[in-house]
Parts: sequence; C-alpha cells; structure tokens
Amino acid sequence: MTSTDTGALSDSSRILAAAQRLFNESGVQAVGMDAIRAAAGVPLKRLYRAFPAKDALVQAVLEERDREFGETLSAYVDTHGDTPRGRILAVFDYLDEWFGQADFRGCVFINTAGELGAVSPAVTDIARTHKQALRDYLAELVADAGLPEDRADQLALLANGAMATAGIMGTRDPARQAREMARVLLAAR
Amino acid sequence: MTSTDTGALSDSSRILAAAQRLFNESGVQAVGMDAIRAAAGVPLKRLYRAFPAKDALVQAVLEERDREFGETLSAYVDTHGDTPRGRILAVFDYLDEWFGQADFRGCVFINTAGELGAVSPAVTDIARTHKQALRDYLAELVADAGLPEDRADQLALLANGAMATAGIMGTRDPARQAREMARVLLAAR
DNA sequence: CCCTTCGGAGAACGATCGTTCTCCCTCGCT
DNA sequence: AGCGAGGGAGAACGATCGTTCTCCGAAGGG
Repeated sequence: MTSTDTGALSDSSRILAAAQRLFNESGVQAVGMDAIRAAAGVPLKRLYRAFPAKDALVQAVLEERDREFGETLSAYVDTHGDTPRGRILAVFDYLDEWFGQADFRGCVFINTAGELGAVSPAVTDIARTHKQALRDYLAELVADAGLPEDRADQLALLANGAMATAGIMGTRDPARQAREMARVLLAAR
Repeated sequence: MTSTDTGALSDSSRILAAAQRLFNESGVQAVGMDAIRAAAGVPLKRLYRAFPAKDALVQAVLEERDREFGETLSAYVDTHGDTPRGRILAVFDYLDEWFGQADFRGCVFINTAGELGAVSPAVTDIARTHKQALRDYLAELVADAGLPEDRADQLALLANGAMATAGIMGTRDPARQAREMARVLLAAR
C-alpha cells in the first residue's frame, strides 16, 4: 500500500470544498462535474474514484456542511454566550454574522431540498436530519436555561424563517428580528 | 379575427395550471416542456405560441401563483377573522390548512429561488416581490390592529419559517407553532 | 535498455431537453 | 372538385452533462 489513502483523503477534501463553494454559488444542477474537477484541481478519474457519482458527491457535501455548521455554531455559542439565555440569543448573533458574509446565498439545506427534494429522497432525508439536529441542539440550550421544551421548536422556526427570508431578500435584518423575537418569547410567562 | 384570442387565453390557463402542478410536484428543472405539453393537452406549437420559452413560462407560473396566493389568503382572512387581531392569526390558520393538503411541497417561491435564484435573477426578483407583498399585506393587518409597525416583519418571518420548516419536515405543525408565537408577540407590551 | 503499470488529459458516448422543423391532414373558400 | 392556409403530431437538431474510454507519457523494476 502506497500513499493511496492519504492521497484519496486529500482529494476528497479538496473536492468537497470546491463542490460546496460551487453548489453554494450556483446551485447543484447548474454546476457540472467538469467545473468541480477544474475547481478542485484533480483529474476526472480521481474525482470519480473519490465519489462514484454526482449524487454521492452532493450527499457528501451536504453531510459535511451539516457537521461544519453544527461545530461552528456550537463553538460560537460557547464563545459568545455567558448565561444560559445568552447562549440561546447567541445563536441568532451567529446567524447575523453568517448572513453578513459576502457569499451568503441562503441555507444550503433549504435551497437544495427545494431544488432536488422532489426528485431525490436522499437529499430530503439529509435536510430533514440537519433541521432536526438544529432543533435538538436548541432543545439542549432550552433545557439548560430551564425553559419549557416547546421553546425549541419555536426557536428552530425562528432560525429557519430568518434563513429563508435572508436568503431570498438578500439582507441580514432577519437575524436581528429573529433575535428580538426570541428574546420576547423567552421572557414570556 | 377569429376565436384566436379566447383560444390563446384558454391555452395559457391550461398550460399555467399544468405547469404549476408539475413544477410543484417535481421542481422546475425536473419537468420538461414535453411533460407540460402532455399535461396541458396542447400541441408543442401552441405551448410555444403562448410562452416563447421555458423561462417565460416559469416566470408566468410564479406570477400567477403570487396573485392566487394573495387572493386566496386575503379571502380566507376576510372570512375567518372577526377581530383585527383575529385576522392576523387567521393568516396562520390559512397556513395550517395549506400545509395539510396532500400535495403541499413547500412554498414554491422559497423552493424555486433556492433552485434557480443563483442562476436566474428574474426568478429571485419575483420571489422577493412576492415575499415583500406578503410583508406588506401583514403590515396592513398590523396597522388595522393598531400594533407597532415592526410586527409586520416579525409576522412575515414567522410565516416564512413555518413554510420552510413544513416544506422540509413534511408536517403541518409549524403553522400552529407560528400561530402561537404570533399570539404571544402580538400580546407583548 | 526494455517492458509493464499507473495516472493524467481530454475525447467520446449516451441520454436528456429546449427549441425548431417537416410532413400531412383537415377545413373553408371558390 | 381543386386549392391554399393553418394546425397537429412528433421527428429532428443542437447543446449540455454525467459517465466512461482511449491514448500517451512517466516512473520503476528486471
């Protein structure tokens, strides 16, 4: 066995990074395998050795984005939230920073489920699992703050609403609005 | 002049209805012009006489859906809302009924903007205009209820969050959750 | 120095799809 | 009856794209 393993891993990372960027920029269907090959700087043969088909690559990109989102969000919350309630509100500060990035084009799960969900159950499953994971994370924060359990669904709905609205309207305002709404809802009774 | 005009109008309606159904079922890119022709029961020649290209048909479908949504929603609100605040909450009852329909597949504007927005500014514009119109309608209801203006954005965010979440998760619960959140937010201070 | 093996570059293939074109039938007029 | 126009059905065309194949050059072992 030569350096095949590390080589393949490095290929995977570069391909995933390139595909994620291109899918985010232009949507899945508008990006061809050849564009991904060019952006990743690998020959087509290695691309297909790493991912046997475009479907598999799409799913891998979504799964990686799910991991990355979860890690980045919880790291942000750990850094910026000092009280249990502050940790919940920090989620919306995180959204605010995200929406402000120049390459923000909406939530890739909302976008991709809208684009491919009707035709690819696998994509829908991944999007559903991702949104469920976000809800479960919020449920942890809610429990830590000693708040009633149903606030988790409420916060998830606010987050998704902010992502959908910001993605379409092209503004970061929805993050701040959702934060304010969360503040009011957490204070309520 | 023969019956060309009414004929063309009738073609348009049938094509728009068929395309709207198919786009909703499978997404825009997964539906070919030939499938639309078959579903509408018109020859390809008349399809292209009514809409010179697929792009134009997509935009027409979205614009018709925008009109239809606005009319249906405001009719529902007029019918089901007795007080100014009740009219606001009726918006979420409307969403609840909509999400419960067997063919509900999410908001076509959220889905289509996610699918084509990156590549078609026209689609993004229509989706933005539609979401702005929803916000403006909510602003009317908010003003009629004597509530502060910023509640319009809040309600729009709740509605979009419910649509996005329900579309992905495949459940109607988000409508009821959004309704409850709206109730609390309208009661707040 | 030859032979084999591997991988890279990109041509080729097959399918799909938006759009146009061809062919033929029908209908109305003279 | 003969003829021209219009329209219907679907074949054809051109482009795109996912996937596979071919060809060639480089590297390494005998």
